Amino acid sequence: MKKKAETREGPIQKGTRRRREHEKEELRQTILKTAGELLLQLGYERFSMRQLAERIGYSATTLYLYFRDKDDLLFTVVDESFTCFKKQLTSAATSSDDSWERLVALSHAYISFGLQNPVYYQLMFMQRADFLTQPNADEQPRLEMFRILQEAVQYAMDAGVMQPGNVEAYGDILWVMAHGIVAMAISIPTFDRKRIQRLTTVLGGMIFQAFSQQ
Amino acid sequence: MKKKAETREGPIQKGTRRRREHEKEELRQTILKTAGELLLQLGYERFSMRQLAERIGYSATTLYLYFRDKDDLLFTVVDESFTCFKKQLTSAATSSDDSWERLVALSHAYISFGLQNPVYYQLMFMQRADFLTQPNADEQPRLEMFRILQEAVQYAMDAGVMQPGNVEAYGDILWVMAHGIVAMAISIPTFDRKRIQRLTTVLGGMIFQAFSQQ
Amino acid sequence: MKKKAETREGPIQKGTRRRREHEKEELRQTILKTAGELLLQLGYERFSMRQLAERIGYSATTLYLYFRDKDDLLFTVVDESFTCFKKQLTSAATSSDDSWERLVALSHAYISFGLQNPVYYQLMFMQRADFLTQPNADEQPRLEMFRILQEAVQYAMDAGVMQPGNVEAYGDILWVMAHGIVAMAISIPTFDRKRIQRLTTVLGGMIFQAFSQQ
Amino acid sequence: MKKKAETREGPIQKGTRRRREHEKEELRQTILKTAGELLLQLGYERFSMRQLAERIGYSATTLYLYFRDKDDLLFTVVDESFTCFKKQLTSAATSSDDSWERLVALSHAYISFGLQNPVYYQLMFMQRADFLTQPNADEQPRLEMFRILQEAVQYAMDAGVMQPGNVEAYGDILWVMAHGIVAMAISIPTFDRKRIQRLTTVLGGMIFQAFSQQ
DNA sequence: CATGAATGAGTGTTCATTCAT
DNA sequence: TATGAATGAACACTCATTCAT
Repeated sequence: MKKKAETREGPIQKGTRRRREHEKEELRQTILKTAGELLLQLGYERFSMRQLAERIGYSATTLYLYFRDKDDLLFTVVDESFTCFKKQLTSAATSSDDSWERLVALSHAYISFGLQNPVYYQLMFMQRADFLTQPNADEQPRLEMFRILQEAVQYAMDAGVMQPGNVEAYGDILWVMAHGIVAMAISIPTFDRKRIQRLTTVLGGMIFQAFSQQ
Repeated sequence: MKKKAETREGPIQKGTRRRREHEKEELRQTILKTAGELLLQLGYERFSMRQLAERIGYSATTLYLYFRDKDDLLFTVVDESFTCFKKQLTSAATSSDDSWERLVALSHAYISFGLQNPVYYQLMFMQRADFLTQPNADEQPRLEMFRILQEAVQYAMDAGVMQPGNVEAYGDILWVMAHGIVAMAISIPTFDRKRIQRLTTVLGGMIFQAFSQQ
Repeated sequence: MKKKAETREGPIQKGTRRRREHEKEELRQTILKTAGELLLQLGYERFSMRQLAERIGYSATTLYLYFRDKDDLLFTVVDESFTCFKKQLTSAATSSDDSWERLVALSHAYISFGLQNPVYYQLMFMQRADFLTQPNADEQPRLEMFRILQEAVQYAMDAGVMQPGNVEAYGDILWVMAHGIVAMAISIPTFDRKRIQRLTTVLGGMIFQAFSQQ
Repeated sequence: MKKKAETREGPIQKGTRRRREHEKEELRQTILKTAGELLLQLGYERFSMRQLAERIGYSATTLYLYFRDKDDLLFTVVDESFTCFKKQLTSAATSSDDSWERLVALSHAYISFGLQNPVYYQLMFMQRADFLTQPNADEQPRLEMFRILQEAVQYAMDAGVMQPGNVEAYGDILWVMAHGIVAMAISIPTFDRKRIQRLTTVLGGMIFQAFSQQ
């Protein structure tokens, strides 16, 4: 019924294969996207393969054609989050030539990502922090991306805006602060936006003074 | 002190009862302790009542003689942790009359507790942060204890060591930093003691400067 | 402390024993009464020994000093219900010298009991109908009590109000109808009082005609 | 009739699929049938999914591939019973043009069903009477089917065989009697076939007289 | 008389995963 | 490629009951 008249096989097969790969990739993306939605709705602890399968309208078995197991799928989700996170940080890190503004933008980008994607942030840095040390698709340990912070610090030191010193430690400080803010916003119910706003305002001034101290 | 042999019957029955209560309390503590171990080994998500029961060598049913349900048990674990945590913070908060040293001691106590009890700290502030808003045995919201930080800040301001300003914001800053450090130490494998040491050293200096700024 | 000065032991012991037996009987009655309440609240299926024990403020073990097991307790509850039921039927059966009125009173008493004590009625005749064939405290099969019906029928026949015939069958008919009404009132949600009222009115007339047929 | 060999591939796949569906339906029926047996043996209250699974030789999980949960399974049992019951009643209601015979046939069918399927009857009208108000597959409240009774009554009235009157009340009377007989046959051990036979014979005469009274 | 401690058996249900097709 | 069928293992929790004291 569906057999079209085909004479030359070569190119058509190629096309077919390409189409198939395309479709395959498409479904893979659908799975990932839906997994993300489900994670948002149910949270990490309630997220289940069966529900995911049901939601995309495929059998549960099919998921295992695209991902080795649940962890593999989650890892990929986390990986995409990291890609997105890194992109936002990179973008912020190049948003200004002024080194201080760059640091501010970076911090802001970090915290914004966390506040806007608490579920993913939790997955990335809290619930599945074990993924952090596994190399991602590019065979790069994911933590490598935090060199961005250090580079911004270095840039500020080079510009004389920040007093020279231990670059790594300064990077860590920024990181710790940003993580602390996000983590508390996620966990502590009373830590609302207003409180964070107040905190960051004061903190920004402090850091500015501390960093620019000559 | 306890006046033995008041009447003929008294001591024996009393002793027996006391011993029983002691044994009961002992088993209760064993459960809690073992729960801590199991949480450490399996992580919060895999922790189960059955495994806990098996590990202490009692039937699963027995656990329910000591705790209403799983949440009750976990709540108790968290509650005890909070009691301990509060004690350590309070102790640190009164360790010195010098307001700066007091702040340092407080921060140090906070971070130390987190580093030494990562499992409990996680439970308290990350995995079961929902317990935070439930009143504890003293009917006090648990977050109340962080007034200690604010009081230390206020003390420093009163002493003129810290420039006057928003007490709550400053308290939050200390809290966020401490939490950030602990949370990262827990989650990020590469965040080892040496790195934390380096970080806190630099951070301490920074804060000192920032706070004492006139 | 509590030892009163007692010289003559005999009579006092007797008194003590009697008092003890009295207390024992009292607790037994408390258990039964509370069991009844609990049954009313939870229904037969959810009724549990533990909850009963907790409600009367005694340990679960204590229940087993008064009743062999759960079935024994329930049997006793049912037995009391039967006693009560029988009393009401007997009372109705002797309420009038007019044989027709007697039958009406009997039917009414039966149905009233069922509608007012649905939980017990269910237990007696539906959920634990297996108790029916076990002899009660008087070693009488419980079903014996339904001779009351037959006697009323016989009485009506003797009086010439009812045409002579199979006494047992007529008794059964009354019984079946009463049971049918109660059972449906209990089970069928739409079978409300109004509907029963309408039904019994028509039915009463029919039976009267059928019975008094010359 | 079903046109074999439409194309080369079709029949094989179709056949396979059909066979599978057949097997699936078969297992489903096995589950339902075995559930009935188990209900018979253990009674409704002791009936458990696990035992059912074991009895059919499948894992407990498998049951949940065929039924959402325990209630869904039981509901299906009840639903099928209702379908069967309704069919038998409908069949009886159309078995004769004579209105009296029709009523007799209906009553007989009702009682026969109850006596032959006590387990299902109990489930339908006693233990899970809560299902009665839930719409079945046809979205019809199940109690709707008892219009059959009323229609037969109406038919008899129209034919002048029965004196005109409250159709609903007369329908209810028939229903209550039939239910009373079945319920007692189920619950009361001494209520055997012979006794029911005797009862119905007398009752039939009575009703005939009562109904046909002019 | 009464109890505190304890338990084995059981419940319904969900999960990630696999195997044959 | 996709799936339908199936499963073992686990979960939290409740029950009636017993034993030593």
